[in-house]
Formats: sequence, structure tokens, C-alpha cells
Amino acid sequence: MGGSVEFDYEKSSVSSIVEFSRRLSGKSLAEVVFIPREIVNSTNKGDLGSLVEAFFFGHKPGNEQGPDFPEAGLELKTTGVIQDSKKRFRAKERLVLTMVNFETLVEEEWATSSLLSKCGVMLILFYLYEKDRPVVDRRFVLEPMLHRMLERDWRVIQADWEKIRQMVRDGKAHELSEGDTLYLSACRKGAGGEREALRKQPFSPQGAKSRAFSLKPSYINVLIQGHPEADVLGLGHTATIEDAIARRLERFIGLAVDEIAEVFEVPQGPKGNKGFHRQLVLKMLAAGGNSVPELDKAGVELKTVRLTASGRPRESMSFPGFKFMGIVDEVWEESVFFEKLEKKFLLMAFQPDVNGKEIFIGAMLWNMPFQDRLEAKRVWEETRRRVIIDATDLPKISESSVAHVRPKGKNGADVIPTPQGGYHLRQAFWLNATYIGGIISSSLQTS
DNA sequence: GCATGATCATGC
DNA sequence: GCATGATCATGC
Repeated sequence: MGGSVEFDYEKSSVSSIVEFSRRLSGKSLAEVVFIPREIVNSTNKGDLGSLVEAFFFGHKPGNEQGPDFPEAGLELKTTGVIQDSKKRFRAKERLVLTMVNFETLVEEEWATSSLLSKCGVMLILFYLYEKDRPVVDRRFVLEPMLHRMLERDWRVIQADWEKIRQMVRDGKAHELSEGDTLYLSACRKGAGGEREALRKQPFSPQGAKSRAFSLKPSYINVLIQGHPEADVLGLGHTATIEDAIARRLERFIGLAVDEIAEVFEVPQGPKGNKGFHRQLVLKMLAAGGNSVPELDKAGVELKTVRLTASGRPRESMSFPGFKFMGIVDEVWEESVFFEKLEKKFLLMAFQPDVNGKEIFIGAMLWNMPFQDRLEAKRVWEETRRRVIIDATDLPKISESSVAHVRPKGKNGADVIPTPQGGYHLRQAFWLNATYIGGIISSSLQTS
């Protein structure tokens, strides 16, 4: 299998390299070039990129600092995709760009940053991830994608980069979370686990987990879907997503829910329609359309918060259910609750006015602060501990200022197995109404 | 007014 | 068919 290729591309030409890479389309690396047997047997995922570089492009390893093709200023990335239930391709994980160097980042400027000089122009090759298949046998799918950071989404990515730099300058490298930023994030990268050595950061004695710049899976997903560039939020007119959201929603502040519903012809639906406010909010954000790619790219969690007259949310905020038998074998950082709490949230707030008419009072982008994530972790671990002992006795709302556990099922008969050998109502994690109320009132004018 | 348990419309 | 986000219902 696999013949030899001549490396007939122009090293200094981006388009020539991209054209050449198309020879991989629909094939695996081993189908296109000869790979020694001992390498074929490797399943180390990190290897495919360097194997493509070495065997397909005929590159010698090395070149630590800059892009893989220095003469063309082009960085090569290979990344895995999987197919969802509808056979659409989705990113298997975030696209890791380059390690964050806490010491040098704080001295850098975006235009001359090491990130931009290395990854400013990327050729992204997508392969179908199949767990048990050796990397060299994984098939390249989709078309090779050329991504120019300065042409696409640079406003948001630059703001993200500056946010990360600011956190390191503030001595908060150890607090970094994916939810701090929108498209570009500082993801954990390294040995992982409890034994991982922490790195030094320049403005705090606290050690920090090693991190890499990455593009979020949600961002890659929107790229993959290949929709034409859209500017639904009007980013062309503003510096940041925050500003764009504020501009878009300004016109609705103080308007009654039924007035807004009329504008967008959103039906109240049958009595008991629990998605009405959410449908409304989507229309407001999408200016009558059905999606906001800018928010999709950032993986923003849209949440509606309906306050009582006194400013407390009417309800706590629910998250996906968990299984008793599943949580027992999980670790916090791989749990669904953790993944959700690492996200950026767009909280859309409503409150009755003096006449009792419910109005839209504003929105805020929010992600959970470090200390509160630690508290959520405590509740999660306490839940896990107690599920093992007695799955019917889990953390109540009074036990934490941040989160609690409560049923979430179809009905009272919706029970699932417990480690005790019995069955109990399906449960979920919730963020306390009072906690959410505090967040809203810290930023929005409530009555 | 709030904690707790129960339930439902929706979209995929 | 089912998970999800959200709301309803009850009792104190």
C-alpha cells in the first residue's frame, strides 16, 4: 500500500501547498505514502500531524518556534472529526494551536505575538477519528481548509488573546478557564491528572496548570459547517461581541414580553409551553432569524432568567441530568456539569414592572468565577460521594450557596438504577436561584 | 416566599 | 424516543 510522492509543491507558496494537500482528500496517509510498519502501529494521536509533515510533505522535524512552512508563513494542523447522529461532521475536540508561555506572553503585543506569527495562516486537514484505527489509516474528510486569522474573526480572537494576557498579568494564570474567552481559549494541556507539575507564572507565586491556545470545538464546528460568512450580530460595527450583543438588545430593554412576541410573531404556544421565553430571546438576538453563528462559534449557553418583583429568579437553573451509576466512575473535570460550567453564558433577564407586566430588563455575558467553580466542584464531589452511600440523600439547596441536586425526569416513574441496587428518581445539578440572582443584580439594573 | 418534587413542550 | 431547558404544584 502507498506509493511514493514527489514533493512537487512550492515551499514559499500557500496556494501550492494547499493544492498539494488535496492529494490526501478522501484517503488516509498510509494510502498515499509509504509508512514504515513500526510507525503504522502507533495510535498516538499527536503523531498524525508530524507524520503528514514528514512523510507527505517531506519535512525534517524541528522548527520549534515559527510555522511549519516558514517560507510560506503557513502552519499545518491535522485534527479529528466525528459524525453526529445526523451524519454531520463535528470537531472531536478543540484545535490546539501552541503552548501558552506565561513568562513571555505578558510582554507581547497581538500584532507581533508568537501565536499570530505561528498560526496566523493555517492549513487545517480534518481526519475521521476512529478510536481503534491507527492514525495513519484514518481517512481525511472534508476539504483542506485555509484559515487566515487576520481575515476571519480577528476582532474576537484578538480580544480573547488580550483577555488571556491580562489574566496572566493580573497573576491569575491559575484561574484561567475556557469560559473566560469566546473563540480562542487557554485550554489545559500537558500530562494532566493530579501529579502534573504546575508551571510558574510571572505575577503570582501560585503555580498554574500548563495551557495552550486553542480554538474551541464550537468554533471549529461552525467552520466545518461551511456556511457563508455571516455577520448576524453586526460585529462589523463594533469591537467586541459584548458590544455587539448590547447594541442588538438595547432596543428591547423595557419592552414587555408580549410586545416583543408580537414584533417577531412568536406564538405563546399551548398553555404550559416552557420554551416561550427562549424562543423569544433567540429571535431578539438573531434579529428575527433562527441562529446567531457568532454565539454558536463561542459555544455560548443561552439561558433565560425570569426574576420576581423582588429580584430573585423564580426558578433555579437546571443542567443536564446525570446517572447514578455513571457519576460513580467519573472525575470532576470530565463531567458534564464541569463542561457546562466552563462555558460562557448569555443570561437574558426578565422582570415584572410596577404593573406586573413582564419586561425584558437586559442581558449579560457571564462565566463562573474561579472560587464558585471550586464550590460547584465540591458539591459535585459530595454528590458523587453520597451516591455511593445512599443515592436518595443528595446535596440540598441549603447545603451550598452555589449549586444543589434535584430530580429531573419525565415523571415520578422515571427512575434509574442506584449503586445500592435499587431505583431512584433521575436527578440533575442546578445552580441556586439566589446565586443566579446575585449575578444578575451585580450587573443589571433590576427594579 | 421558598424548598422540594414533579412534569412538560420542544427539537433533534 | 429522549434529553434538555424550563416551568408547574404542593406543602410548610
